Amino acid sequence: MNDRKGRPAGLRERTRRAVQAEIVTTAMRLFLERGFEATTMEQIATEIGISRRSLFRYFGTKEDIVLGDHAAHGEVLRAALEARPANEPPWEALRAALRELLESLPYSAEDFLKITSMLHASPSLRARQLEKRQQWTELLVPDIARRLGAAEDLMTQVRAHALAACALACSEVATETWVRSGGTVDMERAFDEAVAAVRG
Amino acid sequence: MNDRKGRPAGLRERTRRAVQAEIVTTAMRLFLERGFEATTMEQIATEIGISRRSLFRYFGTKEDIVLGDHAAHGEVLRAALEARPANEPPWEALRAALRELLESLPYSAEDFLKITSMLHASPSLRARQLEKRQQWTELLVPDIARRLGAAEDLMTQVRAHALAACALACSEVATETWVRSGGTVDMERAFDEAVAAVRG
DNA sequence: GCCTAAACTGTCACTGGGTGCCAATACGGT
DNA sequence: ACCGTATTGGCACCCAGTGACAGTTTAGGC
Repeated sequence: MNDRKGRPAGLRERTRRAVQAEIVTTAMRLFLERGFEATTMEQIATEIGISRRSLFRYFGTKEDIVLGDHAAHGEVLRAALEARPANEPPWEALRAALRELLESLPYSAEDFLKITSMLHASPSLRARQLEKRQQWTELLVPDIARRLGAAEDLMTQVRAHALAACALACSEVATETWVRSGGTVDMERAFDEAVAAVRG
Repeated sequence: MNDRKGRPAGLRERTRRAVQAEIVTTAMRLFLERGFEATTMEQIATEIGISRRSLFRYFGTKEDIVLGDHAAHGEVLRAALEARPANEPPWEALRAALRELLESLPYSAEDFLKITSMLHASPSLRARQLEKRQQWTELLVPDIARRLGAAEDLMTQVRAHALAACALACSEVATETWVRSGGTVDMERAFDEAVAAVRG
């Protein structure tokens, strides 16, 4: 067990990261060029110069090459939410956290548009994405429950779940609108509009 | 074109329905016995006495055997929503429509529990289900937009989308809670609690 | 009742994602 | 330099899904 914390942590780990990054870069290029379904794992592997088998060792599924970061993004969102003042009401905190997540994304508006379009074009990809997003909900529940009050009641859990799920739903609606408009509408404004409509 | 409405409408159609029903029954039994992933299309086909290829002609994907009714249920929901008084506010109408959908389902509480558990156990199945549910949102948007007022503004679309998505999210939270409790908690009460939390 | 077009069926061959296994090799720490 | 351990590639395999073809059944006009 190598416990030297923080350090490069070995060449092995570093090369692994490097290969992982190259896979994502290359695969994304191919996906955007030819489409997700039309690109085979074989082609990606050949392009990089590794075997198909090894490629599957880096990414268990084809979808994970695209959605691999999603889990990490969920963590960012959770951290951002927890960093918010404890007495801030749920909707405010969620809005702020979502904003932070959006700002943390390394994509340009152009890339983001292309990727999202691809997500909508491939059913399997879209399905997996929705599944990952569902998992985000679970991540946020503990913090929201804390904001809702003391009792660890079952109904508090329900309330927290609902708030998390609806915030993500509103975020998705805003993103979707932004994408469909080709990036012209103000995403944040769309989000606020969505929330306002839901809250009545 | 045979337009004798309501009638048996030909032997062909009748046998097709019968086979379809038998597939669902048999497949569901196997799924619940051995699990979704562990059951192959080959096994289902053999059990019924048809070829694998024909099975795929009835259901394009394995998931469709389980989720085939989902599209139809979306239609039921849309119809129920449109049948509500035009001046009824969105949340009320959505609640009533969801209630009608639930009552229209032919499953016993016991079956419903088993099926939902299976949905959670298989990632691919869950992913597809979320995708279908997403499509429900689109179905509901036109009616909700009409309830929201005259303007066919882009922001009205956003509001309608948000309302539909959040209502379905709350419904899911309520169902999920009900399932996790083993069917003991009152689903409708959970739904109301979820909505109340979201609306603040 | 018969005949023809359309629909349905099974068989076969094929693609592509994903996995288990094994032998060869490259690496890290001592 | 050496030894244990990851990592790799290659192979064989499973399973979902699709296209093509030929044989069979059905609907519906005559």
